Parts: sequence; C-alpha cells; structure tokens
Amino acid sequence: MTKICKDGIDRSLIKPESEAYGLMYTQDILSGKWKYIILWYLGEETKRYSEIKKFLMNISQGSLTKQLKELEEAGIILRKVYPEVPPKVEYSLTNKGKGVLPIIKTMIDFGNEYNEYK
Amino acid sequence: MTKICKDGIDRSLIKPESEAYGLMYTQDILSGKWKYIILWYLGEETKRYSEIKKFLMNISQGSLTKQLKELEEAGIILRKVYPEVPPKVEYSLTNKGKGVLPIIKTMIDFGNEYNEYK
DNA sequence: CAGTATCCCGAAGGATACTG
DNA sequence: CAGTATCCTTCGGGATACTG
Repeated sequence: MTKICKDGIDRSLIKPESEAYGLMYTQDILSGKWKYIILWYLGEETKRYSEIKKFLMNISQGSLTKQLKELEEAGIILRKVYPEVPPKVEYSLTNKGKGVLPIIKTMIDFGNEYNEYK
Repeated sequence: MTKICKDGIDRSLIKPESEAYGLMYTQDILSGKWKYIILWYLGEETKRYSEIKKFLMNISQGSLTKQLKELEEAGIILRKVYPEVPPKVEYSLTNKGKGVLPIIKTMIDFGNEYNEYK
C-alpha cells in the first residue's frame, strides 16, 4: 500500500480534483485530538502559547507543541516569536486557517442540534 | 481526568450548550479513519456492505464492521438486514446522518481549494 | 455475503524532567 | 515563557482465520 499522507489512506487511484480527495486531504491535515478546538479557540484572535495551554487544560506540553507545529507546517496557523526574555510566542490563523472556520461552524451547528444533552 | 467520551477530552467544565461542547461532540462521534468517507459514499443512496468494502479497498473487514457499528450506535446510519441466504445488509443515512453532509461538503470545499495538487 | 474472533503493531498522546 | 527530550501506555486499525 502506498501511503501518500500520514493518515495512511491510499489516494493513488483517486483523482486530486475529486470530492473524495478533497475530503481526505482535509481530514488528513486536521487529524489529531486537539486541532479543531485549537483552531476554534484561535478564531479571529491571536493567542499566546500559554493562553492556549490554559484553555485546553488537559493537554500535555508535548502534544500542544506538536499539534501547533503540524498546523504551522500545513499553513493553517502563523507562529510569531517575539525576541524577549521571557519569550513570547503568538499564534494566529492564516488565510488558509480562516478557511477551516466554516467547517468548524457546521460541526458546531450539528453538535448543538444533535448532542444528547439538548 | 474525567473521560466522558471516547476521545478522552474532558468536557466536565464546559457547558453542553456551548460552541466548544458541540464541536467536541461532533468530533467525537465522527472520529476514526474511515467515517467521513463512508458517510460521503453513502450520500443519499443506500449501499450494501460489500459495496462499501469494495469502494474503500484498503479497509480491513474488522475495521469496516467496527466503524459501521459505531455509526449505527451514534444514530448516524441505519442498518437493514434482509433475511436471505446469502445475507444482504444495507446501510443508509438517518436524518441525523444527513445532518453531517453539510460538514462533509465544507470539508470538500476546503480541501479542493487548498490541496497542493490544484 | 457479512460478519466474528484473535493477535499484533505503530503511532498518538500523556507524564515527567530539563532548558535558553 | 515556551519550549525540548525521554520514556511509557493506550488504542485504533491491519492481517489472518473462521462461521452462519
């Protein structure tokens, strides 16, 4: 099996312009336990590393750093380092990152309509 | 840490009606490597187990059965068994399942706009 | 045909300690 | 403050064999 992405799904027989390909591409770059919530939290505002960490509470240092790095490498978020002591790092959505907000919105709408506690 | 769902995210401090809660609920019930593609493939049409299996090619028997069972338990798909020999089982989207199609559509739109092969 | 039942493995993520 | 490094555990998913 030819893995062409980290989700291990073989797309070799699927045309890049097909719907299934786009779907799998999206699922691939947004995979991981925390990415959607991170992106939702970033929303329109820039946030510091420590703010994200505090908001997510249960995430470990290593995981947060890894998820942020993956999002950065995918061109979803921008990492801005301020050369200060102590260091200050801010994260914000790129234009591509803002493109995932509609996805998140539809997920929220669905979740709020169908979760069992409503 | 109190796990209240299989993704392990602790929602105990988040109100059920909040956006973050809805988002996590959705992420939770749609987690897994194949669920989005399965639901996209089902679309508006009923499909047989063997059709889904053939379409996904690389999926294992065990995984397909498991993903379908989870989707059924979440009320996303309907499983209809025809008492024949050999057996025939058809899967289709419930109303709730049709509610995830808008999510999939936005994911497709995003993926087709931003994947590197366009 | 549409599953079940096992076994197995890799990768994701957590915990902890350390650092510029 | 914002990481890095290391070790460890969990678990989703694959492979294989078997069945009503």
